[in-house]
Amino acid sequence: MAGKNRGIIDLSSSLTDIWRVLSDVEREKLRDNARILHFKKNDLIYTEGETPKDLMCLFKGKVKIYKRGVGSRNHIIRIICPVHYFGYRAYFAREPYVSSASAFEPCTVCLLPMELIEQFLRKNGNLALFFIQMLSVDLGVADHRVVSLTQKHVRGRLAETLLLLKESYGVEEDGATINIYLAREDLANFSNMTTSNAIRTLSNFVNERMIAIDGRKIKIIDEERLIKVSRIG
Amino acid sequence: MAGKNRGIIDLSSSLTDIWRVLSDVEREKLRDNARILHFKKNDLIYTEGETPKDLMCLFKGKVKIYKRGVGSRNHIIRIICPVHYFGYRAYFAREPYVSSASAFEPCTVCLLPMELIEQFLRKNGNLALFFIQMLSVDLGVADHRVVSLTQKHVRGRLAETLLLLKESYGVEEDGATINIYLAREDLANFSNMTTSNAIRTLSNFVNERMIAIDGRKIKIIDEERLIKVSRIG
DNA sequence: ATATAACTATGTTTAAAAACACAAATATAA
DNA sequence: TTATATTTGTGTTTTTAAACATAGTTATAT
Repeated sequence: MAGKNRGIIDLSSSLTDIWRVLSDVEREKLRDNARILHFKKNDLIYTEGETPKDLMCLFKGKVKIYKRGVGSRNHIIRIICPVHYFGYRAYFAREPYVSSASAFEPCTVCLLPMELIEQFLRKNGNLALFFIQMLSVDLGVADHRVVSLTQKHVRGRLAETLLLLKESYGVEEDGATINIYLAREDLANFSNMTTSNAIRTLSNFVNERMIAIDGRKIKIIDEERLIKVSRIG
Repeated sequence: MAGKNRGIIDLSSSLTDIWRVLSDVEREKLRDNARILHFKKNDLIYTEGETPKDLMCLFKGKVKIYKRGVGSRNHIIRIICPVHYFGYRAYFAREPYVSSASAFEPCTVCLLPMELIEQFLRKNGNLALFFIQMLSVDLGVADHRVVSLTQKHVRGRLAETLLLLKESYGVEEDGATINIYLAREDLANFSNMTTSNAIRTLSNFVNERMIAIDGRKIKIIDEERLIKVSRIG
């Protein structure tokens, strides 16, 4: 499931967001308690029902956070890319995990004990604000997604997802190809539709010259129109 | 839009959650800066695009938080009842409001300047944890709702909403009538369906003897079955 | 290298929910 | 009170997307 490692990675440069608000003592303590894990493609990082123990920071790779829904139909809540934190919400809510996380690609994850983090942020207002801000942004995104995913039609939902992926992962050197390669099924689970509909709608977008596809590579050709399709729903 | 008032209400007994984690100095300062506002039924408390300035605590009445969606179709994100806090997420995310709040019933709201709250929680770990925990719980709820509202069918969605309302607002002396009276339209906007479908499905539930309705009063008769309907979607 | 599994693609059918239309009941305001 | 607006209720039609079916393609593993 995962390999182990320590000390090779420079935490101060990888955990920048947290590192810069910590005192020297806190940094020392954190360094002593940090673990680095490696996950292979499709490895499960945590799953629904487990007890959250660590704050996770993704150093390398891509991670999907998803929930099992009706009839074991999965819904992807969000996708994490480096360097971002995940896995802490359930701990703070004093709940078991209600979602699962798995590696899209080979991943390097840094685990920091939540007990330690909580202990720090009780004394460290900047660290507290850091989490408050992350949670606040994520809650805003979640509220937005509910409306998009429930009210927009298939075309609007898929268009929004493509734009969101472009925004989150950026584009390759050509300035147009989205920097993440998802299976059609993942695209569907992220956009609240069946795989067939994702495939079909993607084909339509190609025919309408809004995008071009080459396997799992998606190139956005006419962003204006895609934005319009996303907006009108 | 709203009346003003001060000092008549005992903040210490109304703001309990926050009050108990504050120092005497903080309490004093907060008391000096707290404002009490009264809202009439259907009054707007804040709206999308405005700049968040205050933490709001609902002392009396009921408030709905909602977003304008596709084709000005509203989606109710959550409903607030006393004594709960709202209006702080956008401030922490450094965004304008992306939702609106309005009074379902005549409301009494206590406004506390967010600047002051932020200043406090930077020093006060317990206060910070209080917000972190609220945000974490709300984010969990939001993630759950996305899946329910997108994957469950109309019957399952409405059943879930009824159960949720019962859980949040409790029941009247008869032990079965839900303690909040919503228009069918609000019920629909909270359950992601059209008003017609809310009305129709409600009628079906009545015919199936799961609930009884008397105007806007909803009495849950067979909770077991309602739970089952909610679960199977 | 070949077999097997997983993914992509597309056409057809079926089911769900929205849209529409209208009537009745209730609430609100002049 | 009466007039007007809003809300509730129900039937019908249309649209949307899911479900199903099947084939071609690409990965993966042995």
